[in-house]
Amino acid sequence: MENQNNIPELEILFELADLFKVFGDSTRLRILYTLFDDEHSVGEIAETLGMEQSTISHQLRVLRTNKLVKIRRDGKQIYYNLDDDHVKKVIEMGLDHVLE
Amino acid sequence: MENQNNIPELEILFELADLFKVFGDSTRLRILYTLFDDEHSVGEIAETLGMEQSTISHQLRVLRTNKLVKIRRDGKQIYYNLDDDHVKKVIEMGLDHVLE
DNA sequence: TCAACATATGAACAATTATTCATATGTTCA
DNA sequence: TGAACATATGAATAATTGTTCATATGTTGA
Repeated sequence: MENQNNIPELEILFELADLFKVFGDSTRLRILYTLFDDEHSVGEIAETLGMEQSTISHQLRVLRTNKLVKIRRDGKQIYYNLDDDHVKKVIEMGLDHVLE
Repeated sequence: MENQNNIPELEILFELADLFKVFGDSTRLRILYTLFDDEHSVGEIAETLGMEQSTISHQLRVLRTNKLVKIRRDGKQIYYNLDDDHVKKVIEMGLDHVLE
C-alpha cells in the first residue's frame, strides 16, 4: 500500500469506507461466513440463518455489487460463492481483533 | 481462527459487525489515516480534515470506545494515537481490495 | 404453454447514525 | 481566582439503511 507520504486520495477512502460498511452488518457477515466452506443457494442460506428469502436476496445483491460474492446458476437455483480469498482475509483479520 | 466446523458464535459475529461498522465511515477512516504516521491533537485533526472540532471529537470517542485509538494528555491538549498495529492491518487489507 | 418453484425487486417503515449548534468540563498561566 | 484555550457532551436534525410485504421475473418440466 501507500507509504505515509502518499496519502490515499479522498476518493479512495470513501470507497474503502463503503467496503467496510458492507462488512459492518451482521446479516451480511453471517451470509459470508456461511459461504466460507462451500457455495449455497439463496434458499439454503435463508433457511440456515432462519431469515426471510427476501432479506437474504437483498443482502446478497449488496455483497455481489461490492464483488464480495459471485454466482453460479444451476437450473432454478442460484449458487453464491465468495468472490476471492480477500474476503476471508478481511474477516479473519477482524476476528483477530475481536477475539484478542 | 476457527475452522469451518467451529463457526463463531452469533454473538461474535455481532461484535465483528460492530467493529467493521466503525471502519465503515469515511470521517473515521480519515482520522485513522491521519494517525498512521504520528499522534495528533483533536484540533490538529479537525484542521487537517477541515471539519468541526465537535465532529472530530464525537468520532474520536467512537474510535476510542472501540479500542482503535488511545490518548495521551499533554496540558490542554489530548493527543490521539492508533491503539495497535491491528488497526493499520485491517485498513491495509481493505485497501488491497479496493485498489486491486 | 402453463403450473410450480427459486430468486429478485420496489415501496414503505422503523431504526440507526453522522453532523451541527450550543454549552459544559477541564487545564494552564498570569 | 479568572480569563483563555482545548476538548467533550447533549439535543436536534437529516440522511442512510435493514427488514418486511407484495409482487415481478425467470426457469423447469409436463
